[in-house]
Amino acid sequence: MLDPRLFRTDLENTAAQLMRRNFSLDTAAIARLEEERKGVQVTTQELQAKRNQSAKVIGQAKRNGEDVAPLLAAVESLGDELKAAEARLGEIQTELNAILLGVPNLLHESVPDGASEDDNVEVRRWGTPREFAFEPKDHVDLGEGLGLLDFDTASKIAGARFSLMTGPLARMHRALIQFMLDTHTSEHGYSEVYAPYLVNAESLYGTGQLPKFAADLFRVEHDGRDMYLIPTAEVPVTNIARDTIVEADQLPLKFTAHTPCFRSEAGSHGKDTRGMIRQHQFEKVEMVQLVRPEESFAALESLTGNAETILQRLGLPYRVVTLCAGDTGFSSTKTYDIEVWLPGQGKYREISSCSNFGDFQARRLQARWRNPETKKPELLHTLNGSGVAVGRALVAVMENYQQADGSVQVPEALRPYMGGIESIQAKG
RNA sequence: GGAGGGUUGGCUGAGCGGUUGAAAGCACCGGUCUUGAAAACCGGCAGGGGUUCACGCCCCUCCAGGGUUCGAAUCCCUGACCCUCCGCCA
Repeated sequence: MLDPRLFRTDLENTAAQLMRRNFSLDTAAIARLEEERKGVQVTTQELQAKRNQSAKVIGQAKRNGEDVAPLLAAVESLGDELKAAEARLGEIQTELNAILLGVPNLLHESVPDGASEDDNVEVRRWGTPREFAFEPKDHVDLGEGLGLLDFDTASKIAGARFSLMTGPLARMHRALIQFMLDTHTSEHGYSEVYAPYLVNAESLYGTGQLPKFAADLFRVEHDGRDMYLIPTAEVPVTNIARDTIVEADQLPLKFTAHTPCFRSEAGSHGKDTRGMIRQHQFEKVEMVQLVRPEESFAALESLTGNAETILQRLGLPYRVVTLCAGDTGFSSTKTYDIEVWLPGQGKYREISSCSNFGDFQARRLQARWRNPETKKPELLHTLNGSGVAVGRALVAVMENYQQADGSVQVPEALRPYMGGIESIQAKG
């Protein structure tokens, strides 16, 4: 959520900045509501002050044993007037708040202009895509050829957009998770978190998935209340800081968590219908940082670097792109996507997304820190990034490490997690 | 699932329906003292909002939402969460 003060003091400039995202702010409506809010709020507060005064006087009189009947008569109509004013003020505030909740974050000045992913700007590349002496297969052919990946059975069990892995392939999937968690905790200074996979609506408002993106979520009813399967670990982990004030010496807070992620939107676009690139359920290792405001852009660089380390250790070629204005997520001020090379598709595909949210999430979350200079609680800055998407990492390993006979070599970094085996061979 | 108890400021914890936005303690900040530190003593210290050039003044907030009342942290209703005991359970 943006600072509501922007609506009061810097409306036109805010609207202009939002146009970079192609988001048009109804400044006329907001100005009108703000104007009315001001008047009604002043009236309301005057009535409240009057009520407090009268109550005090009456209390005093009563204690002195005086007759309070005339005093009571004098305030008779006050209650109704006040109630009406409070009700109207509430309506206006609800309306303004609804608008505010739908407004995306302001972009950092370094974010390039552009409308779609075609306008994203490449920042750097790492590694060189391998030359194949044979026609490289994609992960579906490889996995099914090995007899370890089975989409038909998955769809029997659950439906489209789910996958079933068995044997050493399932183990490699698990190995990737362990490898990533170990790297982030022992080398990058993150503390490991195990968090709920079902969350309440408040948490989703906090990180910005609600109210705007309800359709992307799996909703579960429990005891007559709605709960949601997390679409990313960002939700439970960032919400650790909701409604808290962190002492300055505790910062930065760096968390990493492995969780499954559930997304109902996957599949509705007809994209990536083949394979496990886009699934309703997938695993992710996530990094979350809560930092002092002045440090958040430096933190974005290091967090992105932490994700890159994973790909480097796995020997997977990738590139980093800065998302353009039109492609940057709702809550983000700036996002880097890391795209891994997939020989089966002959292109780079997103495997991690690292964002700085500034104070946008923190304001919704009321996640604050005590600034020693001002002695006041101030909003934190929040960041997160995938470190990295596990299913896609598995796809990348399979495709990049495939052999002519359809087997898959195990990257060095994963061997300790796989009982030392060097390759995954066809079953039987 | 059953029966009780609870939710107050950064933390602990008082709080008769009427100067209680809230005692006290801790923590924190400043000062006195000290060569320095500790201790002791003195003082300060919730958050959000409105208005003001500013000093200030005012409003809201004691889990949330309703209600009673001239007046609610305090009474009533509903809900959430936490704790204890019993039952069940991986």
